[in-house]
Amino acid sequence: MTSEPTQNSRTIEELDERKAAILEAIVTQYIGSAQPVGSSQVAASPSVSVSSATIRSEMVALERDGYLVQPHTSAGRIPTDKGYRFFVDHLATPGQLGPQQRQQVSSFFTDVQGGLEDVLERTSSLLSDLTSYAAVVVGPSHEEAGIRSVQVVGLTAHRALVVVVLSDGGVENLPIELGDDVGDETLALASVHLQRSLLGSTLAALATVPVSGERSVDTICLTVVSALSSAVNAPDHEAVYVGGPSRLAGSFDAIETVQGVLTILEQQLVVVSLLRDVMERGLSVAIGSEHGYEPLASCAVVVAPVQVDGRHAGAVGLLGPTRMDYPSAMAAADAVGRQLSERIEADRGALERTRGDGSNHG
Amino acid sequence: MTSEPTQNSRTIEELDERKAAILEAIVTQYIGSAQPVGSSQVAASPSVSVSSATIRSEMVALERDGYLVQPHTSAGRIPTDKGYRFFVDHLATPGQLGPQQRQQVSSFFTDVQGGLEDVLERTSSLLSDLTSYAAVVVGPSHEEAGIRSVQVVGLTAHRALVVVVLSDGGVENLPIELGDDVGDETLALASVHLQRSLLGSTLAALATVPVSGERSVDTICLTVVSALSSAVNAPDHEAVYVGGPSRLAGSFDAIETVQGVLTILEQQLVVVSLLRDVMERGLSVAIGSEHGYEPLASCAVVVAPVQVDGRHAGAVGLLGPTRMDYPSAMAAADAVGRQLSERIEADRGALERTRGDGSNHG
DNA sequence: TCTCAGCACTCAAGTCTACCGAGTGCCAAC
DNA sequence: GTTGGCACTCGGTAGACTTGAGTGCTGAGA
Repeated sequence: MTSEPTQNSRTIEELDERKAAILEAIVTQYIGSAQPVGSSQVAASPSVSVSSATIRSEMVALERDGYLVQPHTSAGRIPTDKGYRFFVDHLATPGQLGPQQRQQVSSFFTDVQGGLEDVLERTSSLLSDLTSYAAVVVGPSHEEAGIRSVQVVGLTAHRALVVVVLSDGGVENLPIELGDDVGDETLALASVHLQRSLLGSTLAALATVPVSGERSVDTICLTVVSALSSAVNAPDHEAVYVGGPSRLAGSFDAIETVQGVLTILEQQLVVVSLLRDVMERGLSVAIGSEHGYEPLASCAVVVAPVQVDGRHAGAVGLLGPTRMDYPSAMAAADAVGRQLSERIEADRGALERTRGDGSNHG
Repeated sequence: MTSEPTQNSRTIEELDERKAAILEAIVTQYIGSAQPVGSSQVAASPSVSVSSATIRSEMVALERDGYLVQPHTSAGRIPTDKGYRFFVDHLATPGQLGPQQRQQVSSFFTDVQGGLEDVLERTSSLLSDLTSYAAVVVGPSHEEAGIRSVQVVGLTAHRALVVVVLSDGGVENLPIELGDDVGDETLALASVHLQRSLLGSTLAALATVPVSGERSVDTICLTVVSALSSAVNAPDHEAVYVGGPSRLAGSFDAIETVQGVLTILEQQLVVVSLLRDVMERGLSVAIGSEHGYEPLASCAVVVAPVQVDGRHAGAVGLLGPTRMDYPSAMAAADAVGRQLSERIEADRGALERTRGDGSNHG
């Protein structure tokens, strides 16, 4: 009834219209109540207009085909991962943010201040607040951003800090060991030399630093370049911001599940690859065991890309139970990902228009 | 039997020797088993050599005085916050790290690399791994650290990033809005001017920046200084690193408790003030409701200071159930806090010896 | 052939009972 | 003051019973 003819023609490939309507009613009600849904509850749904007996026989077929399970005889049905998948792919209406949510997002992005890291951190909180699920934000890998500034600042006689400012507003800082006792003047010279050589190149493709003539300066430059490239290639280089992990405690009733999921979230590397895996498979939702991480078998992940100039520049994600509210979650992730993309893109775009690649700087 | 005479003379002020021994046995066993402890179990303890009947009558007194409670008749006793407090103050033996733990700590601090933020982050994981409790690390407030470098890097025509490197290895970066379209040359001039003026002063007491003569430079300097001071005075300025929050899930059986504690940990400001409150009262342990945070009523907090040159420079803490293993937790927090202090102190000490306050730089 | 009301059946969850056992408080004896 | 003995309390477990939600099946009607 509620489905348009065009949608029917798509869904009919796998399930006939009535089965799809029944599945939709079950998923929707189960998401809302967390209780197994019985045939009479489905019959009460306005989108289904057959008797509960007919629904029961359809449910038997849906269970046989793997869309539903019964926790036990004399209980209602629960969707399987496959059931959720069909719901997400064919049945869920696109989902819109409510007006006050939209307001919340837009005022967030107009008000938020601070460096890129701060913005990403707060974005994860925003996304979690919007949806009541745990949120994950993976920032743009700085490899693609242009280098705006390089500076070597002495900390002790043998240690210095390399500070690199990138065109996307990110800041990388990493300490280096200096072989000899190096004076501030030499460090300043090295900073200037590095700045001149590396400005405008990216961390991923560092320009070669020409020989300066001064031996101690060249030593420092070599150290800096190798430190930078190894830091960029380190596996845990990409920063992950987790928002609202406490929401997980409300999403599951088994405390072991909560602990398992929290443990996963502590491993930044795993989170990054999870999101990347999902996106590389062209999905925006991974349900239950669709991603290969067993501790997350009772979780669903909703991902939205962050894109800058059409290129992948990170992701925002939501982590909740498989019975999560997919339409809302997808809408929220989508909106936030889009706005975050715009925010980063606007900065970079303005940069490239007004400052070029920075090669006229020195 | 196991208590030395000197300890007895201290404990006798509140509880006689036998009561203290009984309380100690109950606390120790309850920490281990999480089950109410009965009189016969206490009688089995080697440090108590009276019959269970005698122990029972002592337990009645201990309960009357508020050291113990009984969950219900016909159950054993559980320590109250007051009971834990007496245990911590008078009974707990100082506690030593095991040899492999000590090894773990020292190899961590010799191996750890990265900027200050990275070190603090990883320290929180270390502390959590050592103890199986959630750990908290509050870094040195950068207010006291000397400024090693100030730089203004243009991002777009109207936005720039101020990057300040501090003598303790910390890096502050915050974006500023530029009123007019400012060229890179002006920003470079402003950087030099700021650097010359602010080097060696602290974020808390920013030196005044003299007028440079160039109007646009002065405008930028004013913006930078006001942005810096407002950022430093912002309430959420101090960074908190939480390690092993998933351990909380194993520490409590009620999922609501876990959620409440996790929610607290998400509020950096609350965590900072909690640790500060505890330390300002001269405590290293706050048990149950001793700190005023209701959601943490079933938690105990163990704190150890991070001190640089005898001054407070942050804290490390552990958060666990009130029935946590206080001796181990205190030993771990103490050791890690001490080593972290040394680490930061060594850097700064070397700095002050070899580079002075930096005023000869420019 | 599809639909559906009716019906017998299943089974989780709640209630009631009985029982066990850990642990207590009390008391009389030492 | 200490202790063994003893009656008592009460949470937890197990079993019997009831309830009710929900099912699968079947036969009649469209």
